[in-house]
Amino acid sequence: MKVNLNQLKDEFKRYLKRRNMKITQSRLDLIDLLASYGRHFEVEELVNWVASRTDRRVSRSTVYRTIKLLQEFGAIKEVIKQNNRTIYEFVVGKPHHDHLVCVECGKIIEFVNEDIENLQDEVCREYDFEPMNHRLEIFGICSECRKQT
Amino acid sequence: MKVNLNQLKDEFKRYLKRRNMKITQSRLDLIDLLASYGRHFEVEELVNWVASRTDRRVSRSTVYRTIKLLQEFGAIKEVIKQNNRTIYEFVVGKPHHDHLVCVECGKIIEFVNEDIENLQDEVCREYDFEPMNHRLEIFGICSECRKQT
DNA sequence: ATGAGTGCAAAGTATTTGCACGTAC
DNA sequence: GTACGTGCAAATACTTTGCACTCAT
Repeated sequence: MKVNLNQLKDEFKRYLKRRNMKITQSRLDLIDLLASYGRHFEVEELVNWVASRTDRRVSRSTVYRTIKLLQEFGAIKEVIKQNNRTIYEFVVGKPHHDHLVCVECGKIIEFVNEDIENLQDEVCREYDFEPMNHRLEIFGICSECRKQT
Repeated sequence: MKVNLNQLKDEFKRYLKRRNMKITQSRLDLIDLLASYGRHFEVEELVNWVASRTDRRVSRSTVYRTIKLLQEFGAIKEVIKQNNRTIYEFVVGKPHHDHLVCVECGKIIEFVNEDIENLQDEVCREYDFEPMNHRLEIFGICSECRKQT
């Protein structure tokens, strides 16, 4: 699934306008960089990668602030919370999915299951609960790791 | 569902023996206290509660260390990871369940859904992934909070 | 021109760890 | 008696924040 980056950035600009926030180079850079990163990431990783990729310096603070902003905008999500690490994902143009996480090698496998989604909605209706987002993490051991006992 | 505390503590003692660990007063106290606490908890909360409940002092370090141990033993689980908070639950004698978390008031609603569990197992088989545990958190707004708009 | 954004260093949180002492075995 | 457990304070890791300066509007 290919994302139209320009369209995305336009939406982001409109989003910023609506909130009376400024369209800054750092914010646009980060959305570009995230779109091209194409993997799950942690903040530290992103800070370093951004430093290596661009001449422009983007401080750790700005990365944290922009990550929060992009989460509200809906472009990225916290997908895994393991120990004290938080792993994010750029979700634009991807259908909703959940994750299998290998506790041995750290591999992350994405899966889509409509039935699970539907059942969740059903549960929410039952409790008159309005869902905003959810996170399903299945921790276990992947096939490769099981082989090399 | 009533837990047989003595049986649980015996199992825990055997578990410790097997791992060549010592059966200490702090460890037994904590399992007692957790069993009687009966709510979701955070570490800080537990530390304070333990201090108010017993004459015996149990240090924050020991609480952290014992929580980790009891997780391995299987008596408690990290059920919610939100922002930088970790919420635990004493799970002995409770069937597996997942959680709805109100982002407005913090209320936690537990639900059991066998179908979701089965579908998860199916997904794992499909990816030849051996699940050890999982966590499904649905964040949203509860009915009370929606009423008082 | 004005106020929001940024970078930096400092402050917060949550959790872990080194070490001297205590206790289970 | 020996080794593991505990308490304390310090260290670590992650994230947020105050402030002076910069930049978008």
